[in-house]
Amino acid sequence: MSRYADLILELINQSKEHMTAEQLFLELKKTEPKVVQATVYNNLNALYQNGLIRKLSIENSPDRYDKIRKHDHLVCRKCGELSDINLEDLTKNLENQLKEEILSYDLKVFYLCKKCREE
Amino acid sequence: MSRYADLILELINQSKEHMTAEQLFLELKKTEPKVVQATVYNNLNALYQNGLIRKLSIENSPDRYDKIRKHDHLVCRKCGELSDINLEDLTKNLENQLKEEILSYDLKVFYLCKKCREE
DNA sequence: CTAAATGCAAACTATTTGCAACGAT
DNA sequence: ATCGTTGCAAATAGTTTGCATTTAG
Repeated sequence: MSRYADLILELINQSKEHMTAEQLFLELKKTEPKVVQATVYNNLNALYQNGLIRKLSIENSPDRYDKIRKHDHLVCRKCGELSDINLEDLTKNLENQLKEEILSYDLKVFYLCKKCREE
Repeated sequence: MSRYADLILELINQSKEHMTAEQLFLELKKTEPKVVQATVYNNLNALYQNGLIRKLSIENSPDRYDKIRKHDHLVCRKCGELSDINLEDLTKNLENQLKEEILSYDLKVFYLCKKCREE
């Protein structure tokens, strides 16, 4: 595991946010002023392909990176605000329904956050 | 609803595929040779914002468009093959767990398709 | 000494935007 | 005449790639 990969992984694991490549780049640059975007992207891809981080594709916004530990996401349909939620695990349930072994699943729940509901 | 919006909506509703903007553009061009990509994108956005179609963001591939009727997706983690599945509806369950009203949810189940498992 | 990781710039893909022309009320 | 829709070209955002240089084992 390379120096930057290490730091990036740590940033993702420490953070409560779901950061974009750009945000991670800016964050990393604070302590590593020489780093460039491409390196961040390359490391993110490596981490993703090695199953060390999750990648979240959200409509109309750049990909976000997240820790691997299983949890689900609550997304405001209007402002796009994204937060973590812990719902009961569906793996067994899904496997029963599908009669297939599954690797993982990704559950996004859309709602209107308080702010957007009030407008 | 504009002429093209209409045709695009029909294409999406008729098709069993989950087409990208590019594929829809090519398909539409068969009968409407003058249409350009930007128009397709603009119409897709309008349809999406009016809640007439779904938009699927998949890691490492362009967005795909889908009919609105509720169903879930099975995605091969390796080759990216995407198919529809009908799982039991989780809305009530999720609302109970979250104690929040939800608008919808998006469930992607990752697995290895037969082809990829055999390699 | 060698291989892997990095910096840099350029390329590429997906998508959006500004604007002029067109078409249907 | 007016307003929304289209075609076109250029712009932009996000991401990837090729290659020369640096770094670590």
